[in-house]
Formats: sequence, C-alpha cells, structure tokens
Amino acid sequence: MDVTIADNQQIELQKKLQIFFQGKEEHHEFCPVRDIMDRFGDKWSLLAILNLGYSGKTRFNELKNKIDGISQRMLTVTLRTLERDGLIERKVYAEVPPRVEYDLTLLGHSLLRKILDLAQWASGNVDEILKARATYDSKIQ
Amino acid sequence: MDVTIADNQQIELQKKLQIFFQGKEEHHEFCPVRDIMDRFGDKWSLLAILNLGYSGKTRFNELKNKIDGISQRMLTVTLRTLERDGLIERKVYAEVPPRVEYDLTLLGHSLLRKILDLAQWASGNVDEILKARATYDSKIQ
DNA sequence: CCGTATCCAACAGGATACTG
DNA sequence: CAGTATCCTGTTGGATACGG
Repeated sequence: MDVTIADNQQIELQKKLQIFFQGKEEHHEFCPVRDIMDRFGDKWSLLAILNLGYSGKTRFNELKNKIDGISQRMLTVTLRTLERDGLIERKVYAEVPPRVEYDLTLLGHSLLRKILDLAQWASGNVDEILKARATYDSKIQ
Repeated sequence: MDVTIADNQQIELQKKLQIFFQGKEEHHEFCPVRDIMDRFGDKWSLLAILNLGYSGKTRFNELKNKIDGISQRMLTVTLRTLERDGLIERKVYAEVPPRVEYDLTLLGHSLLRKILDLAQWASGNVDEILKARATYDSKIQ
C-alpha cells in the first residue's frame, strides 16, 4: 500500500466533515453549533475568557481594567451571556461595598483550550494572511 | 514528585496564555490575531469554508444553493474577503456563459481543520450549554 | 452566469446618567 | 463597587434592480 500521511489526514478530514453534512438537505440544521461559535464573533467574549483564564478569579472592575476599551455596559452584557452559557460563574459576596467575582467554569476552561489552539493558528499564520492581503490589494488597484 | 496529568495540562495552558499576555499593558496589542478570529464571527465565512472543504472546487451558484439562506450579495462579499485573506482561490474561465470556480487554498485547508476541531467541541458540548441556559433562564424567570 | 449598485432595516455596541 | 436605564450611532446584512 502506498498511503501517505497527507492522504490519511485528508480521509480523517472528510470523516469529520461528514458529521456535519450527513443526510442534511438544509445545512443550517447544525445551528446549535453555529450558535455557540457565534460567541467567537462578538466583540468581547474571547477577551473576557482569555483574561479570566490568565488571571483566574477576578472582580468586575478589575476585569474592566484588564480588557482595554470595554464599556461597563458591554462587560456586563458579555459576562451575563457567558454565565448563561455555563462558561463562567459569578459569585456575589454580601459585603459593603459589594464584591463580585467571576471565574471560568470547567466548561469555560475546556473552551479556553480551544480558543488558545485557534489563537495559536492565527498567530502562526498572521504573516501569510497579511501578505495575501497586501498582494490582493495591490492587484485590484 | 506528585504531579498529576491535570497539573501538567494547567501548566501547559498557562504557558500558552503567557504568549498572549507577556509584557503587554495594553491587551489589545495582539489585535492581528483578533482581526483574523473575527472571520469566525461574521455570518457566512465558516459555512463557506465548510462547504468548500466538503465539496471541493465549486461554482458560484452551486455554492449559493448549498449555503442555505445566503444572499447573492453576501456570498460575493464573503468570498471576496476570504480570497483577500488567501484562504480561498477564485478561478475565472473565459467562457460564455462565464464560469467561476472557488476552492480552498492550502492555508484555507489548514484553517478548515481548526474550524472542525472547534465545531467538534461545540457539537460535543452543545447539550451542556443548552442545559446551562435552561437553568439560568428558569432562575431569573 | 456571475456579479455590482443602491437603498434600507435591524441590531450591536458606545456615551452618559443614575441606583442599591 | 457593580451594576441598570436610556439614548443614539455605525455597521451588518437583506431586498431589489441592473450590467458584462
């Protein structure tokens, strides 16, 4: 047999793709997945998760300082959404002044790992992408 | 020594996080990475890449039919952006009527693999997330 | 067949002011 | 301190019509 590593990778890839396309005329059927992946799209979710992963248990204003440029409103909205999805947990301490601490859940940590994989890919390919953009832009002028 | 697998994973995680936070007061410094990851956020890029990965070389209207719900405008916009980033390539055949074929580049294929990893995570955790949402919603009415 | 151009609605998200 | 509430703007993306 003369099966290369590349061939095996290709077969593996097709298998995974099958999972998402099998027997579905309507491809938007796997929307729950998209729904979750949309969390990658909003402006602050990734940064919130990265910062919580980096710093661990963090208070509201502390987090606000770490995530540069985020407004109070958007931090609240972002944290609520992540909490609702079970990715972070919110602990309120009955003190005066009030203290609220946020931290990743186990689920959140498992997502963090995936985010870092992705960030690693992006980081490793940013040069090639920027080069591609430059080439493209110079051609269409 | 009594270092568990979990401990090692944690250390590995912190190492990766360091890469993105090292010596940066301003965390938005690693924006090129975010810039790329924003492609995950828009409404159609992922579906375009998944479909191209699944079907290989595909024509414009063929792709339009496969990606359910996409408008002509958005397919054009999406494909242009992906082409500019060097993730897909566009081949025009000088025929009448014109024929245009799109396909993933090598870079696009490498991104496809990451997307599938992510989709696999999402797919594997969608139940837990939906359960978390239900719990959250029932608590706050 | 494969687009571009134009217009328009919906929504994400910023600024600001106020509260338990 | 840790939020809500309100208002307002910019961007995303859909619908439609037209062009090479």
